[in-house]
Amino acid sequence: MNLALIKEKITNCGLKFTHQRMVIFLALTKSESHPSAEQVYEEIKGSNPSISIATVYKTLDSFVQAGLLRKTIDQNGVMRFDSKLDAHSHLYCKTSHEIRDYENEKLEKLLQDFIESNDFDGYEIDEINVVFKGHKREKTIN
Amino acid sequence: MNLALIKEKITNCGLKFTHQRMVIFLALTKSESHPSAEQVYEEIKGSNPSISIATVYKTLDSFVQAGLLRKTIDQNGVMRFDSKLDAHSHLYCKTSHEIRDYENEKLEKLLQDFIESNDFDGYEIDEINVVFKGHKREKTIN
DNA sequence: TTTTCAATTAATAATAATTATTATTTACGA
DNA sequence: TCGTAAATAATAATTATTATTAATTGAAAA
Repeated sequence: MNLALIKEKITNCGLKFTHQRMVIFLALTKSESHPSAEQVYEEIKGSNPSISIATVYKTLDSFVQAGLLRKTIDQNGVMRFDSKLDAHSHLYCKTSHEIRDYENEKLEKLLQDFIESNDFDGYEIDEINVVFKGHKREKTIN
Repeated sequence: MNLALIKEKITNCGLKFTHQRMVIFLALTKSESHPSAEQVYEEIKGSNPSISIATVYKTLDSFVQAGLLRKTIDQNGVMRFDSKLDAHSHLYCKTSHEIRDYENEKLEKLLQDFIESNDFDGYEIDEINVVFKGHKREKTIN
């Protein structure tokens, strides 16, 4: 993702383009591990020492409001941010607390069909969250 | 669920039987809404004014450790407790934050089959979490 | 039944993640 | 370039939860 495209994404949703927003958005798109606000802060503060942790929280939240990011909450109640917007599920490692995307078209289709063909007792479902939880297997040494 | 059975459940997993544990466990089995620790506390403190909120947290946690309850975390990062132990999914109302059980054997079978017949990139999956999120429909007035 | 003692509890302090406040700074249209 | 509303940095406040500790209690042993 190039800088011009990020600028476009930010301005297109009515947000002012700032250096902080650029840096934070970039950190998210580069990360594979669905970082927390704290982790984003740690990632960027080396090259942006004057940035405030409150700005990171605020910016991530405004990106979520604008639909540029998604937010989930992990086992420990910590907010985690996801730059992938299309329907997908997640893998969660109970040991490392790492969250990774799990992309499987068949599964998403299955779930979408399930929502459409079932009744949810007076609920209008607009989102489905699937998390596969477990442990990353140790790599066996041959 | 009668009191003798609750006592048995508590002692069977190596926990001392106390009045506080009885009351807290009872509150959970009676509730349909997957209450938070705070909500359990509010529920029981009328008839148990000397109970401490810390005891509620501690007790709920020891029940989870013992496998008598399950714990999830809601959209707001608040811990919610569930006395239903068999495989089931959840409905979450984004407006009221109510969590309700969603029981559908076909869905659980579908998911179990999916886990068994797919590879999870080095993850050993031992739990699957499905939450259908949306809004409870207003009841239409005729 | 009484004694004993580790487990449990109540009270409260501490912590961690997040949000609110506010004075200052900045992006951007006029 | 200027004016201004929006954004930021610094930090205080909040909220849910956990840790600490002294007092209490359940239940096993005497």
